[in-house]
Amino acid sequence: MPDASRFSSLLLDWFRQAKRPLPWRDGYDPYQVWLSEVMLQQTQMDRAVEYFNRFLARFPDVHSLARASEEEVLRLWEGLGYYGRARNLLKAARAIVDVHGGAVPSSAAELSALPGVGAYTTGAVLSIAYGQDMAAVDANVERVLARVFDIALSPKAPEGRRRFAGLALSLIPQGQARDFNQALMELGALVCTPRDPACPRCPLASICLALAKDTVDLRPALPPGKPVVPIGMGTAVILHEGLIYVQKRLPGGVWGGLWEFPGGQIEPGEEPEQAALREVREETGFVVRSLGKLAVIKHSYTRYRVTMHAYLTGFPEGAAPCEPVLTAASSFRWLPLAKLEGLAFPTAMRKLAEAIARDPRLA
DNA sequence: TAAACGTGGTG
DNA sequence: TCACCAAGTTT
Repeated sequence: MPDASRFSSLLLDWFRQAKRPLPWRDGYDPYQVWLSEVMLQQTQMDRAVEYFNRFLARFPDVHSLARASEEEVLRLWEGLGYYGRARNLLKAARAIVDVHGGAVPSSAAELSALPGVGAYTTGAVLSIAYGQDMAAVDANVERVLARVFDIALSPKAPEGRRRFAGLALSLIPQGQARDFNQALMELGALVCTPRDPACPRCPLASICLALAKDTVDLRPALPPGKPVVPIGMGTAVILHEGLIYVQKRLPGGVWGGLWEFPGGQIEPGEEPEQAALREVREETGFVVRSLGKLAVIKHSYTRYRVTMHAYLTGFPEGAAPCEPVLTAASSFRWLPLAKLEGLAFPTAMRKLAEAIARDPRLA
């Protein structure tokens, strides 16, 4: 069994020369550390840094964030995905200001009570921002530990979770969790990667059990993948007197709180165009007719592969839109093309908005 | 507890 | 091309 002090000294020596210069790494301001950790959830470093810088420029501290509207936060978050993170971030910022006097909590109980802050983020903020000796076990840490200690247990199973958390905590050198936790994640991201790990230049190669036993590719144990589901969707861009109809999705579920053009899944035996018109009727009560195809947009999210067929639609000659009866949205707007820029859209809808802008029928 | 929740990069 | 994957949390 690799020795804990050997493990940490090899790792920390490596980290001193390999650590990337990240914006929140000068000063480790708790607000910045918290923000970065939420953005990094299931997100790659380069992307998170880009959004972090834009976010921090607009919301330099927790007070400015707490005062923001959800609309604006979602617009800044657009493209980053998992929008529940953005909605929870705003709720948490308001709780930090209203309940904690503007200071990011420094206790596990208070921190993990904030929306969007789970076990990992609690440990990450306490160790990285406040220097407390807490473990922060993410997928990088699981992978590094599974290999160095050649652990066959799945990190996703309850028993595995306990094992990895206990091991991670036991390895922290007194008072050095800030660097140690970051070093472990950095190693997982840069060297001990999921595929083709760079074992020859790994600082832990000399003590890595999986490397010695040639089980590196078997660690960590992965759960079986789930089947990919293809989905066809019909979507309608409703045009009336130069204005375009958009609606705001309900708070929960996919793309909660983001704006969209009405539409939905194509039923068996149905043409995409019929689906678009039917969905408009179901979601708004509007009876519209098609003015022709606008775009076909492919995108994927989680395990779904969506092909979205978008149509330009309008009201029959002489008919005017009534007040919509919303069944899939919390609000709606009629906007000129130029105003779509300011709304938070899911990526597929943003692509459609861009396709509209290029369409000669609207230009 | 397992499923839902986004998106872009990668080999 | 396409399955896999990323500094997870919530319900």
